[in-house]
This record gives sequence, C-alpha cells and structure tokens, in this order.
Amino acid sequence: MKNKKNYPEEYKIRVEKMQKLKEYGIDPYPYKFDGKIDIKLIREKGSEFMDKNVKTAGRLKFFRDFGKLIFAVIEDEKEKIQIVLEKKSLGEKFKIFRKLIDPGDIIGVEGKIGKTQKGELSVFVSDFILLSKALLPPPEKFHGLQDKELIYRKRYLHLISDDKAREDFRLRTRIFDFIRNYLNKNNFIEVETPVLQLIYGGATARPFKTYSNALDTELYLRISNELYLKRLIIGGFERVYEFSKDFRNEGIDRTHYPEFTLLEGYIAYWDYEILSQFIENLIYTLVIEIKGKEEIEYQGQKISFKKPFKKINFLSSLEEKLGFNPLEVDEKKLEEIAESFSITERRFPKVIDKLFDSLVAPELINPTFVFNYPRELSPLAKRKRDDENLTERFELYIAGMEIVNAFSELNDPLDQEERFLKQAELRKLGDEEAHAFDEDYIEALSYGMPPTAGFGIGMDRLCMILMDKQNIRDVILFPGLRPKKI
RNA sequence: GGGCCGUUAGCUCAGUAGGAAGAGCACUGGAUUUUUAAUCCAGGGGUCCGGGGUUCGAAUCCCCGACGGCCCA
Repeated sequence: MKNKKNYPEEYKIRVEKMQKLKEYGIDPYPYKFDGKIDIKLIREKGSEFMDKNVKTAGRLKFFRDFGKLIFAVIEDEKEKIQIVLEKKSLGEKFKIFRKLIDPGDIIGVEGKIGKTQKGELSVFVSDFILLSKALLPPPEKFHGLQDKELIYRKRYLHLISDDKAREDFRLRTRIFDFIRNYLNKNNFIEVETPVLQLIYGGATARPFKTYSNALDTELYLRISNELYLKRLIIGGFERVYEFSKDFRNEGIDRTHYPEFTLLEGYIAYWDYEILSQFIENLIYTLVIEIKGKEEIEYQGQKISFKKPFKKINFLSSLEEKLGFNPLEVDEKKLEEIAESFSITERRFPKVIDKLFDSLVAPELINPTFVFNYPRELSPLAKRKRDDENLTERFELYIAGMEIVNAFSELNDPLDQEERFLKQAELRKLGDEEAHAFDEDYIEALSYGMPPTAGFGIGMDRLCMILMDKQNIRDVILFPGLRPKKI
C-alpha cells in the first residue's frame, strides 16, 4: 500500500488549491449536477445544438492556456469535447479556472455550442462549476497507462486514461445483455443458486474453502452450478439459466482465471443434438450482433462463423493424430504416450483429455463442435444411445479455446450413482479434482428428471474472442494479482 | 514448476564503455485571444524494486529475493 508520504509533490499543491477554492466559497465536492447532456449526443446532433445553450460535464483532460483564452477538453463516459473559456466573459471565474482547476478534475459547464476558427466543435463556456477536485494527477495525457501491472491493479486509472478501455468493457456488458435477452426470448428464466456449498460439484476442479460461523461448518465456493440447476429442472422448471461467478483453485494463465464467469443453461425435453443447433444459432447471432459480419479477426487470425460450424468426433480426431484409438491401449502404453508428448498426467482418463488439449484443440480455430466424449471424462452426461463407452456430450472450440461444454444430461439415478462411485475411486487414487459423491443429488434424480440438455459457456473466453483480447485478464475488470510486499 | 524479458520522477521512457541521474508530459512562476500532445522563458521533483557482493567508484557487472509480462509444462 502506498501511503500519502509516497504521493507526488503535486498532491500537496492540489490540496492547497482545494483550500483556496473553499476561501472563494466554492465547494470542491458539491452534491449533483442537473441537466447534463451527454457529449456523445452533442457531437451526434451537433447542428441541432449549434448556437444553443447546453450543460454538460466530465473529467478535464488537459488545457491550453493563452492567458486571456483557454482551450480545454472534457470527457464523459463516451466522448470528449473542447471547451473554450474567455476572460472577458467569465471575469473572476476565469482566474479561478486558470489557477485552481487541474487536469483530472470533474467539472460541469454551461455555454453555447459552436465552432472555433479551426472548426473544432466546442462549448463556449458562460459558466462552469467544479464537481469534484482531483487531488492526484491523472496518468500521462498522451500515452496513458502502459504498465500492465498498473492497468490491472488500478483499473480505474486505466479507464480514466483510455477511452478504448471503457468501450471494451461496455462491449462485455453488451455481450451479456444480448445473451440474456436471447435466452429470455426463448422462454428461459434466470435463476440464482448458491455460491457457498456444502458439497462442490458439477466439474472437475479443486475448490476454494471457506467457513461459516453461523453454521459452524466448512463450505466450498462453487466450481459450477450444474447440480443445482438440474435440481430446478427436477423441480419442474423447464428452461433455466444462470450467469455465475465460479471459483476454481488452480493456476492462472492466458485462458484460466480462478474467479471466472460461466453461463449455464438447462432445457427439459431436449437432447444434445437439438442443443448444438441452439448453441450454434446463439453464437452466430451474437457474432453478427456484435461484429456485424460472419468473419472476424482474433489476434491477427481470421475466424469464420459461417454456419454450419464444423463437427468432429472426439475420439476419431485423437485417433487421427495418434494413429490408434487411445481407449484401446493399456495403462502402460498410455503412460508412454503421455511421456512422449510431455504430458504430466499419467492416469486414465485424464491423460486422454490432456492429449486432446495439446494435439487437437490448438488447431480448432474456426468454431468447431467436438462430439461424443468418453464416459469416464463425463460423469454427468448421458450415455450415447448407440455406444455405452461414450457420452452424448459436445464442446465448442473457437480459436483453440474451449468455449462451450454441453450434454444430454444423465437422468438415470442408478447410472449417476455408479459414475459417482467411479469418481470416488479416482479420488482415492489421488485425483483431487475427481467429483465428490453427492447423495442428495442422487436422491433428487430419483424423483425423476425429464430428458434434459444442458450447456456451460465460458463467458470470459467468449468475451476474449469478441473483444480481441489475448489474455483473460484483459476482459476482467479487476483481476487479482499477488499482493505487493513492501 | 521451468525459461526469457522487465522494474529509473506522479505518468511515458532514455541512460553509450562502470566515472556528477536525464527528456517529454504533469507540476510551480512568468509571457501569450484560436489551440488540437499549443508554444516560449525560468524553476521544483528521485529508496534508479529490495538486500548482499565485486570495485577507488555501481542505475549499469555478479548473487539472492519481490512484483510484473511473455513463452513452455
């Protein structure tokens, strides 16, 4: 933590200015500003506002002082506009602006809209009001913030100094809004399920632990909301979804962050075939809405969302790379393969998953559905109707990243029990990520769940693609970093 | 976990060969009525990430550590 002793010299100067403002009877932190017209609106409808009196407000970016005339620029959420202040029309207040207002301050202005001799649309200020005094200076006006560490740690400074950053994060919100509307229009309801859980489940991952004083018990932060959402399907809701912050206590890299946002949805009476159509349309429509075209560019490579998306088979795509079916070799051979591809996992079934990740996934640039995963990799998915060893599961890959995971949901309580037992065995063998046995969930299933299809969409990764960001932290407003030990 | 790179003023960055810590923006004082990163004159501002070592002398070379970035596992 930086204490005030480390603040720049300018901090003291600005505090003194604030005192002087008070001596002039000016409140450096007034309570509101009425009648603000968005700068974007002024710019878009410039001709309508021409020569009219307007009020607007924003952060002062910089000013050019000509002694008796000042050109300055203020910026609100979406746009900037030049303001012109003249000594002859402002009198005493001109001096106050010149001496006591600084870049970074939030000000409100009133004046006529017009153009300067150089043709710049401007507010010719007849009056201004300080709305908030900034005691610390904003980042450099031209280069902005470049230091990645500061960008992540002090996102507000990034947002202050880079209007593109604000636009990027508004885009994230647009993506969420679009999907929410899309699902609502398709008769889904949005629900909320617990973040704090006694038994974590629905995915393979290590959890964060916490403790409830009231319940005097250890709890886990959810790694997924799958088992709760399916309880709702059992309860009689037919289409539910939830945007959920999930927490997985694992490494951080370009595509993984421990606190991430997953959209999960469940639809009664559907199977994974129907669902894959639905997902294809959802993604396609989203891309058109956000990008306005089928072909987009992500990190310099072209991605085509032209329908239909490519479909491949999990096992045969792997077989193509390996030259044999990885399910048909013994444990020892599997270890050798793992070794030869320098994969740390040694044990079935995880090694197969890793093999897919390193051999096949990186090549899936255009959106590609991967169908039919081995049963052992999918303990919550229904067996494939014509092959016991596979499940009716698909994932959608884009730009080499897993974006969607979906399946026909396993609704046979006895089969589910068996799968949980299998997971328990893996756990005994040291697999800390194996699913926990959830007795209450088995009981819930025993009351009958309709045939159901469910999906999970990695929202952060989807945002990475549409926001053209290389690192997941660039689509998360406040990514956590290691604390500074000074 | 491994490898590589980085950390210098509030911000963006230079710093040559190991020899007195710099520039631009921001800030202070002054000039300036049409600027567009305004300009001009003058000035203030530093734990060179931290610690240790080598050396007459270290921002610079070596070692350890912290934080960050990229790549790999």
